[in-house]
Amino acid sequence: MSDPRRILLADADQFFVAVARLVDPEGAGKTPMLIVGGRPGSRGVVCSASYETRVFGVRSGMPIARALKLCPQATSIPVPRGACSKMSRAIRTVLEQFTPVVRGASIDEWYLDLTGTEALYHHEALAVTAARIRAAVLDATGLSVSFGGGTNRLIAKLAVEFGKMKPGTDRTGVFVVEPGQEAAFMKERVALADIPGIGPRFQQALAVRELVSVADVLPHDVGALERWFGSRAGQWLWRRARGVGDATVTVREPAKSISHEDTFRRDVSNEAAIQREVAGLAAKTGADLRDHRLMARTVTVKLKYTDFSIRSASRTVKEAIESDRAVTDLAMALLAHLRRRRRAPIRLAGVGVSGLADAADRQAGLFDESPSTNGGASPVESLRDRRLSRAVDVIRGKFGDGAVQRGPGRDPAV
DNA sequence: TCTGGGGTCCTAGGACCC
DNA sequence: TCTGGGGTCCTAGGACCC
Repeated sequence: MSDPRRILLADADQFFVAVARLVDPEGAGKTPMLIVGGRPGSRGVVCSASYETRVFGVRSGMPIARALKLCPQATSIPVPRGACSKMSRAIRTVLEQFTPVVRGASIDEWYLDLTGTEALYHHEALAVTAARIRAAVLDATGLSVSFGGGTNRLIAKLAVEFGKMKPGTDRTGVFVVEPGQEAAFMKERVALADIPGIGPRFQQALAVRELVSVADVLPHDVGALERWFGSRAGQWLWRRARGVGDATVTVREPAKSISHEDTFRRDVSNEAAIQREVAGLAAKTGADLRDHRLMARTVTVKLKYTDFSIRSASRTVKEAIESDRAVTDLAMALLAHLRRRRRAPIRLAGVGVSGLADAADRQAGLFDESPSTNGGASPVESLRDRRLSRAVDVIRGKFGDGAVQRGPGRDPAV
């Protein structure tokens, strides 16, 4: 049996609120009742809300309109995106000074593997190391980060909730579950809904069997859980309830998809308006693709209707593409297909690309410049298309995004 | 004053190939 | 003439996370 792993989860406290206050100390910094999320006038939700507003029942994920109804004296501001990315990178840089094995789980969460650093940190307890990392991040960035620790990622993730400092508690910002205590921790302190991967739908299915806490699941053998929830989910639940989780922390894997979507201020039924929107999203997605030096084989268009139902259509081509022309043409064809299937007002449109490959891997001769067969009339990208997109990128880089516009069915105005 | 945007992963069926 | 599976790729839909 090898030594237990030493996994930490670092979670930035009230990240969006904290960053907003940091970048605007006179405004957001002096507003106790602060809600961050959404654009003014848009149909947005709360990304992060200050403790003072939570007293009124404001929660992240809640429509901003509802949050302001619950707490009318609150101020709502959009997410300071640029500052958040910058602060996220700054926190990561500090974390990497303590271990090279840091994996970003989201903009405000990182897993750290400190296995093998025992001698380096004088065999001190994991909680002590975590407290030192916490102090270093606070000192370098001005942001408070809480730590959960344990022998795997599941335990570290669940532990952090017990570390977070809240008004009226004596918490320190660090909570570590000692090796061997995983099962007891799960049984005594964890609700099934807290386990990552158990969302609203799974909770419903669990509730039908009167399973709410981890302790409710423990008496049932794996066979019963498999019968109730399917073989995969049953086995998964049996293991999770006992605190068994993945203990590997790997550095970030390359992105698998890139997408953009937009919710309209009001539902839209005008076909030309929908086409303009999808063309714009396709261009944005194409620009991101090239920005990351990637190419894509699959394009997906997604529409969300007034009733929140979602329809999507995707198309995979033989040779990876990167130009606005190719991405946009495929997206417009997919949109036409979706609108033929269901012509009703939509509240959201989205365009995404997947099947990503490194553009640097393109080798002379590997890609045929002549039109090839992707099922007949499909658009295949030419060298000219790629050059044009890159030229447009350069102009936009110099003069801003509005410098070059492309309308549906028209040639790019360059 | 209803319900974002950027992702990941899983499932299931059909096509196609060996 | 009848009867196979397994593996992979693609598409559509859906659950879930922050």
